Formats: sequence, structure tokens, C-alpha cells
Amino acid sequence: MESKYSPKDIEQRWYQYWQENGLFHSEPDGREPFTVVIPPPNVTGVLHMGHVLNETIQDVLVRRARLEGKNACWVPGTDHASIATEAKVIKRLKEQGINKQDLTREEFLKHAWAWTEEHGGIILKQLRTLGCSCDWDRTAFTMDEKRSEAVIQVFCDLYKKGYIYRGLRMVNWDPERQTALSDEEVIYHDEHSHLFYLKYRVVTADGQAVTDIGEQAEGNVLHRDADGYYAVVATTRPETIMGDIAVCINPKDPANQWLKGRYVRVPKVGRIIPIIEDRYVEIGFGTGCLKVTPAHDVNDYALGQKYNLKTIDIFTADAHLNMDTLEAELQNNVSSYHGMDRFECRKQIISDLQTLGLVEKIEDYDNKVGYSERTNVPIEPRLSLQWFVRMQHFADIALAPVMNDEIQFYPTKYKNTYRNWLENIKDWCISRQLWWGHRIPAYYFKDIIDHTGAEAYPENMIIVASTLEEAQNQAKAMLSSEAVARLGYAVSDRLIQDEGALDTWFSSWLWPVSLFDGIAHPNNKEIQYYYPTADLVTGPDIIFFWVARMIMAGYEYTGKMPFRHVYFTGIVRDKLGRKMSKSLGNSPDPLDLIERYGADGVRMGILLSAPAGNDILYDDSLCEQGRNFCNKIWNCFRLIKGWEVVPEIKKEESEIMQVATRWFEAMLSKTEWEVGDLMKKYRLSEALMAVYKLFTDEFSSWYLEMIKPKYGEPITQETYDSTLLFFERMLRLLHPFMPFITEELWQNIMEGKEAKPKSIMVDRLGEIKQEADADALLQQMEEIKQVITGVRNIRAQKNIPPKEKMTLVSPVAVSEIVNKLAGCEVQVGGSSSSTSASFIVGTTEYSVPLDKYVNVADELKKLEADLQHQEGFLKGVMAKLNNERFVANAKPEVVAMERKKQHDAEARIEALKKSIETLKNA
RNA sequence: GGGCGAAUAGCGCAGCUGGUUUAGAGCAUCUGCCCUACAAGCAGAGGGUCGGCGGUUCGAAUCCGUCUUCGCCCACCA
Repeated sequence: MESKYSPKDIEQRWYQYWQENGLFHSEPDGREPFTVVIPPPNVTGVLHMGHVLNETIQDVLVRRARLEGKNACWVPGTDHASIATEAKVIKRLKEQGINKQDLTREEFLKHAWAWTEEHGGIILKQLRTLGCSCDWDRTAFTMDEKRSEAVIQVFCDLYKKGYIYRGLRMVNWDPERQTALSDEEVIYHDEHSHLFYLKYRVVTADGQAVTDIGEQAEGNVLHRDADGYYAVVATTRPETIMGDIAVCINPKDPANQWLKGRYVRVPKVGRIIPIIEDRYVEIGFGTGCLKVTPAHDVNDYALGQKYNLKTIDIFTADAHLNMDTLEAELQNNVSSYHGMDRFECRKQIISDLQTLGLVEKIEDYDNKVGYSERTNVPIEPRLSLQWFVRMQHFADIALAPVMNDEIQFYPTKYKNTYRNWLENIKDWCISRQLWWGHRIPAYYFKDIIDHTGAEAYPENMIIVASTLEEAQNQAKAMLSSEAVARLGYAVSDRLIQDEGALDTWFSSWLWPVSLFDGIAHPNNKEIQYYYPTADLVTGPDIIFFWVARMIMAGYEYTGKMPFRHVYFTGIVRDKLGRKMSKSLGNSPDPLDLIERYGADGVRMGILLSAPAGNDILYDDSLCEQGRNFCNKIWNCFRLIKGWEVVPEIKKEESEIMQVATRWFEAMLSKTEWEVGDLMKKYRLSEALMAVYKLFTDEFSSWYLEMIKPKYGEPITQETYDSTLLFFERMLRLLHPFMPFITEELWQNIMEGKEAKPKSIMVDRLGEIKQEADADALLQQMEEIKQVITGVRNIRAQKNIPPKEKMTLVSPVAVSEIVNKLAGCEVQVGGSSSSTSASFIVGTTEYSVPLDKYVNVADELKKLEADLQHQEGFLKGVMAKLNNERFVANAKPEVVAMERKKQHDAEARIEALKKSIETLKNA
């Protein structure tokens, strides 16, 4: 064996072995199930550091469960990522000189599927490199047959139940992709912009300039110039004035009383619009005059509804100005803007208005602008016909289970976030004007669509059905035979399906159920066995998108929670705390890291500093630590395997061996318990740290040094066996975190053994035994260690070469271990002399004669410093004990503890004083 | 504007149902070592008074109040 662990071929070999032996695969059986469904990455995505964190955590949980004897099943899969994938496909088509608009739906989908097949699943292959123990036989895709079936069935079902409706609403419109988005897909950014103060001439209803308004009450703020009176309207979006339909003031606003009941002329556009009054308008903001543009602002739309105002949509789907919607007599006034981009238009219209003297002033202004999460272009509020899910019902069923911890969140702080969202739930816009996705299973009569009102059917005549055939049947039933006859066509010719697709999350929210075919066949064996799943591991950024909605769908369709625990990971940042991003170039390629540090090293690196919910500041040194640890394990194994073993017990060694093995047994059991406890609390990094410390400190630095034979000498069979057994137990403890190296060494240990399991993966974590005297053993070793450290400390301080034997004078008998590890002869009884250095363990004083190395002055200084510290400590203790109220009020055991502190400190002070005396007299 | 969370060694964290030898590990730092398992290592050391102030208590990093600073989420003030 090489002195350096090289993970590369070992990792590949074992992963293949696991797969070939079907060790990842799960089938329902009599064992307790442990199910995890992967948060499906985008089908065309590639592995990044966030995935590494997320998937490693899942693998740790799954592998641990397997070792605990559960039937672990980790289901992998990918997400079709409607908008993101469609964008990528469009981009590629463009590079080939093809425009989406020139393709039919079918042609486009052909390209999209080709793209998916080409790039899809790369990420799943990459997960194998990381060591993920997914049941690949179960790999699913949100748009595969089963999942699509579930989506369509759920849509139809919710429509039937009245939870899905279609309506004309103000939605978030992405002008780049030309689709509606849900509220969750809009990200608001602070933006430095301007507040433009525009002059709206006060006119009569028929457009005459108003030059005389008579006497006005105190407090009114009038605006007047040579051309007459005008109102001042503040806006951040002057390009929307083409859609202005009113100006609104607060009826209580003293400054604007004079405007009540009057009319103004929209500058440049020329439309004459009324002043309306509503308390929504805030007095004192801007001028207190709000321009109302119902087609292009959510609030304005609400006002428009309230006062029955017209909406004039002045934008095309890609947010360019469209004058065709304006009143014919006005179109000429603004024709120069026709076809302009909205932001271009903003500049132009301000410039034009300034020329006309209609801009009062421009102020700097910070506001928030919504951007599309996917395309990163500013959202345009747009009135359109979309499909929505009524969410109140779902909020109602999903809130309680989380608040009362039926479903547990780690960390718990996200319960608040969750509650906040559910308590202010709004309907979910689920339709997208995209082709890549689940096509909305809604059908309309062509004639109604083509020429609204031409036929005598009610406008809400919509057919929702899972297949065309079913839709046709419904259509026939809906239409009287007379009507069909009158129209003279077959229903089948006239039904057309909704062009839109469903929001990707409308399939994701079914994931834990649909993976086991629980929508179409709610009573099948798999869903009965694997569901509810155990743990969900995901980022808090999709708590609303996904987690909350899965809980809703889970309860709606199974009556049960979709998962028992949700582990929210943090965000992986670089060591300067910046988010990892392509543009910053601060995101390392995980595959490259695995190449450099090994998968085990990378896994440990990312896990070590990743408590639930905390962001992790990634640095290569973390992986380095992981790699170094692998190396350490590797070399321990080399050492043990290199020993020559003899059956008989050498007498003089037996005490050491006995003490060491009994102590380590206790230590190991304790850590096993701790790790189990930490895992239950999902404190993964602490669990790993506990194993790490056990291995490096207790096992390597202490235990192995204790039992290590002298060079060239053999070790007894008994000690060797227990040592290997310890090693094996640690491998199992470590396996969930570092699957590869543990498998390699475990196989090596198991070689030739009869009835061994196929892999450490399916080995069992032993029962945790706690010996009655474990604490005493640990305490005893603690003291031995301290004595050894005491001697080593003196050696280091005095620069005594490691080879030079020293003498330890001890008042009590000490273990042989001290001799072996500290390199000193132990002399029991003798007293310390003026030429020795001393130290205290517990209340016992040990000393080391130093002869030539001694420096009385230094030694005195050290002892006196120690004495001072001890006296200070004693003073603190005495302050408490002398306080009657402390003695009276504190719990008895606390008082007893303080008394023990007092006695120990006094003993130590005594010893120190004596040593100082001795030194001084020398 | 509303809500939530956090501030503890150079760094990222644990401790926080108040009392366990005057605050703990890891990484980093410093010192000494290539002592034939491991320099991707070994041995040893230094370093914080627990964001500020006030309060409750015999006793507070731990509870309460307040201030400051960060972070996150939500929200239709043009």
C-alpha cells in the first residue's frame, strides 16, 4: 500500500460494484422504509456546488438509514424546467437561424426533446461521481408518461372541485419570454430611477382650457401658468400616460380640493380624463395626484374595477408601444412612439414633454422594480386571460401540520416564514404561454375563440378533460343536438386545446406522490409502502415554490404529509461571502474538485462547515481537510495491517493493552451514541466532527500509540483483533459521510471472512453498549493523558530531545502507558527537588527532575503565575460560598460542587506553595 | 412598511430550559520535530469576557428591556 491514498480508481471501482450488485435498488419488504425523493435538478443542468451540498446531505441520511437496517430508497429524477429549458432551446435554434415563431408547436417540441435527450441526465451521471446511492432504476422525469398523467389528472380534478379557474387578471408578464409568471417568479430589485412631475391641463369636459376657477379655500395648492391651470401628476413610468384613464386624488387632501369634479387633458396624448376620488391615494406623496392606468398597474387596475373605468393596453406582448388600441382621433398625437420599446419610449416622451413645457420637474427616486427570475427582464404588469389555483383551501390544509411539528423543519426558524406566506396566500397563476411543459388540458370551441360573441354560447364555456376524446364527449353533452345541427359541424373539428403549458411547479408539487404513482393509483403497493417519505433536503429559496405546495398536494391527494422532516440547507458562497455565480467565476467545478481531492474529500469538505440553514463559505482548504483525513484513515490502516501478530500474550505489555482497549471501547461506544444522537437532530456537521475527532485524536494519536509494538516486534492476537474490530466500527460510523474509502478498507478487513455482507453499505450498525464503568474508564484515561501531556509539555519547553529519557516523580502509581507515550521512567514516591519542574493533574503533583535543563528563575515564574491563577479562582469560589444567600438559595448539588472546587483549589495552592518553597531554598 | 433571525477566539461555528474547576472543538497562527503509519504528518503553545447599555437573580454568554450593526423573507405607495 502506498503511503498516500489515491481515491480515483477506488471510487470508480466501488461505485460500479455497488451498481452491479443492485445495492442501491429498493423494493417494498418487511423492513421499515426510509424514503427520500431528490429535489429534481433541471434536466439540462450541470452539477454545481449547491448540488454537491444538497446531494451529499441526502446521501448521508440515506446511507445512515441503510446501515440502521432500514429499507432506504432514494429516488432520483430531473425537472423539465419549462421556462429555463424553453429559453435554452430558443437560443440554440436562433444560433441555427431558426425563429420559434416560424415553427409549429409540434416542430418546436421535437427540437426541445432532442435537446433534452442530448443534455438531459448529465447531472445524474455526475451525481454518481459524488457517490450518491440513488435507486437509478427509478429515475423519473417530471414530463415522463407517469408524471404527465398525474399532472393532467390533478388539473382536471382540481377544476372539477372548483379550485382551478380561468380569469382575466393582472399578471406578471415576462416580455422577453412572452408568458405570464407566478408572483413567486418575480424578484424585486432596488433601483435608482426618477419621479417625473407632469403637467395635466385642467379643462372642461369638452376640452376648453380653464382659466378661471373662482375663489378657492385655504390650503389648496394651485398650479397656473400663462396657458391656464394645470394639475401635477408624479409618475415613474411616463410612457404609460397613453393608457391614462383618470387622475385620482384623496377626497380629504386639502391641496387638491380645487380639482374635485374637474377634468384634465393627458399631456401629448390629448385624452380628456376625469378627476376621481379615492382614499387609496396617499396625501402628501408627490402632489397627491395619481394617474390611473388600469392596464399597466395592479393598483390602477383595482381602481379601474372599482370605478368601472376603461382599460387601454398600450403594449404589445414584447412590451413595445402599440397605438392601435388608442382612440382613433388620438393616435396621431403619439404616432411617433408606435413600435418603440418601453424604455426607449420613456426617454423620448420625457424629452418631448420637456420641449412642450409639460414637465414640472424631475426628482431622483429609489423604487423597487420586479424582474423575471428566469430571463432577468423587468416584469410588465399585464392584463390577460390565465389559469389560477384558488389557494385558500390549500393554505388551510397545509398550515397546521407544520406549525404543530407533524412535519418538522430544520432549522425551525423557517416555520415563521412558512406561516407568513400561508397566512397571506394569493392565487397561483399556473398557466404559461410556453410550449415546453404540460399542455393545459382545457378545450374551447373554435368559433368562440375566433370571433367572440359570434355564437350564442356562454362565454365561460370551457371544457377541461384529460384527453381530446373525453373533451369531445363532454362537448357533445353540453351542446344540444339542435345547436350542433344548426352549426353544421362535428364537434371534433371545432374543439381546440388551450395553447398554454402549466407552470413547472404544478408538476413538482406532486413529486413525492407521483414518483410512486400515487395520483393515478392511490392504493398501489409502492405508495402505500414508501409514502410519506422521510426527509426532504432543499434550499430555503424554494420554500414557497415547492416545499409548501408539496405539503398542500400531499394532503390533498393522500391525506398524509409528503415528508416528515425538511432539512433546509444554506447557500454555498465563496470565502468572501459572495454567492457563487458564473459571471463572478467564483464557482469551482465539482468534478474538478473530486478529481483533486476525491469524492470523499469533497463530501467531507462541504459537510464540515454546513450546519442546517447556515450559509457555507466554501474554500478549497475544506476539501483539503477532507482529503487529509482520508489519508489519515488510510495510513492508520496501513499501520495496523503491517503488524506481525503472535498468539501468546507478552506479560509486561498486558496492562497497557487491557487499559487501552477497555478505554477505547468505552470511548467508541460513547461516540457512537453521540453520533446517533446528532444525526437524529440533523446536526450532520457535528456528527462528522465527532467521528473525525474520535479517529484522529483518540484512535490515532492515543490508542494506536498506546498499543503500537516497538519496531520489529509483534502484537498479540487479542489486541490485534480488538483493534481491527474498533476500526471496523469506525468505518461504519464514517461510511455515510465517506462511502468510498470506508468500503475499500472494510472489504479489505472482511476479506476471507465467511458470511460477510456484500458491502459495508448493507452492513449493520451494531447495538450501542454502554459498560457500567465506562465513565470511570474515561476519567482514568483522562488523567493518564494529562500526565503524559504534562511531561511532553516540559520536554517542549525545555527543548529536551525526544530520544532523551526523562524521569517522572509521582506520589502515586501510574499506568505503564505514561512511560510508553511520554518517554519517561516513573519513580513512585520520591519528592520534588529544587532542580525539577512540576505540574498538577487533579490534585496530584508530579515533577520531573531536570538537572542541566533547569532554570530556577523560569520555573519560579511559572509556578507563581499558576499560583496566582489558582488563588484568583479560589477567591471567586469563596465569594459564592461566603454569600449566605447563595448557600441558602442555590441547589444543594451546586453548593456541593463549589465546595469541591474550593477543596481542590486549596490542595493545589498548597502543593504549589511547597514547590515554590523548595525552589527558593535551593 | 411588516415579520423573522443573527451578533461568542483571525475565520466559519457549538454552548443559550441560568450554576459542571473564572467560555468549547475545528481551521488558521506560533514553537519544536522528517521519532521507519501518515510532513496530506507528530508534539506543544498562544488567542475571546461572549455587539453596547440597563434590568431580573445569590449567580447571566445563557432570561427581560433597549440601542447598534448585519442578514433573510414578505408587502400594490404612484
